[in-house]
Amino acid sequence: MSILPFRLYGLLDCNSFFASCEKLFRPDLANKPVVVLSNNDGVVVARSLEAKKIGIPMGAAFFKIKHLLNAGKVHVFSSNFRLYGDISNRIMRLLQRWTPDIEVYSIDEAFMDLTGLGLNSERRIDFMYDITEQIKKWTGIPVSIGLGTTMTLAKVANDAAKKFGSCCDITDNEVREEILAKLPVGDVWGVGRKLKPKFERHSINTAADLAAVDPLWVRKNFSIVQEQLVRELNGEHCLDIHTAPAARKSIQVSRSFHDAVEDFQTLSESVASFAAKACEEARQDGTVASGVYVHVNTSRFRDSYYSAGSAIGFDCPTSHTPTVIHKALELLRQLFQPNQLYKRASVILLELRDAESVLSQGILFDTDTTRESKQRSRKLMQAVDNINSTFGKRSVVFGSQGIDREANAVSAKHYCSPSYTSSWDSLPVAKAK
DNA sequence: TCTGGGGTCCTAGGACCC
DNA sequence: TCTGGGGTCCTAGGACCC
Repeated sequence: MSILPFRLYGLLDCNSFFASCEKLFRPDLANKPVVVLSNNDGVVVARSLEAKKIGIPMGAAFFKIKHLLNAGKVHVFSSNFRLYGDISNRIMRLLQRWTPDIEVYSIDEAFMDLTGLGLNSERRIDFMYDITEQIKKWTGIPVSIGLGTTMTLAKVANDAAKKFGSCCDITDNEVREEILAKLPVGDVWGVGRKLKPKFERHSINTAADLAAVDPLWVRKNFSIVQEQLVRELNGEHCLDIHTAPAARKSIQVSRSFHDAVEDFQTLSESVASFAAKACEEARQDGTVASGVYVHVNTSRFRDSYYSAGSAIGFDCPTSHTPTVIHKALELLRQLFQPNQLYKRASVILLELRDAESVLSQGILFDTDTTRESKQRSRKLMQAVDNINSTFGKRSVVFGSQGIDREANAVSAKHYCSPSYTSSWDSLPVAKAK
């Protein structure tokens, strides 16, 4: 039995992030209810504090709250991921002023490993307030910080911080137990909608109940993941932050269609476009895929639900758009059933690997002709990427993607804010009188 | 009428081999 | 002929996260 070293983790989380971003350039909306909708103006994905207070639930279908918009009771935005990504990058860069050991966990969250900073309890408080105040001052985004001796406990602390202010330190055992006793088991990081009732059947209703069970019993009846969760809640360190972002293993591009699609031609243009976008991302990452998976489905909310997907491998790993489109459409032809109203399609590039190492392995076996043709393909893709990054998305497309200039014709985005921070045409204008 | 998008990890079960 | 254990690899499905 080894004595585990004392560790300290922090979790920074931006409050109502997407809604806060939208408020940044709209001072008139301060203290007003604001919600942000999902990609297709489908459901609510972010709510300002004021929107939460008037009872708009997370994930609410837009059509159910549209009356509030019409009555002027809430301000609605379509999602503007370029803006959110840009603001997120600024915040994450700033955070590294306090510690380089951060893991950007999501667009609005970052873990910090503070073990080496040797912060006593007084300095921990100063540390948290310093960060929240400075980030608010420099970016305008309100953030919360939680501190704990494991990542899971930092997450718990952050949850408490949001409820009781902006900062919370549960390093102290007594504080930790008090907070855990108040936290419903379903709100613990790693307990989702299926595990919650399963725990509750065993009278595990709070985080404190969960912390009190035998980890080995949990492993036997649940899995190793939940065993680690129990240990982490007790301050036993199982999870570590990853300061370098892990390479993606797959790239998924999928969309719901605003109006259902029935004909093969339209559906195939979408699938080709999704494949092209996925390939572009892979090339940006410097990766190649070993195969592609295509999925289509009709509306879940109708009786005749049809859902089908299939995968196919490539002869050699690639991110070459025409090759991937060709394979993806081959799959789509197998999956497509006439007289169905398709609501959604997705394309996933599978088993991504580093392009350079695949290239150096393959080159040994290539003939001169295949080597030349591969080089030509790469140059073509580079040219396509350059044109599209210089002149805007879809400046050049492949024939199978369709020539419809509005790639979003099938999706709705009626309430989008300008790209204030990423487009010269959309720079906010300030006037002095 | 209108219901998001993009990821990861673990497990169970089957195929196959020795 | 039948029987058995143990290992690996793959896939589908299920769970979670934001």
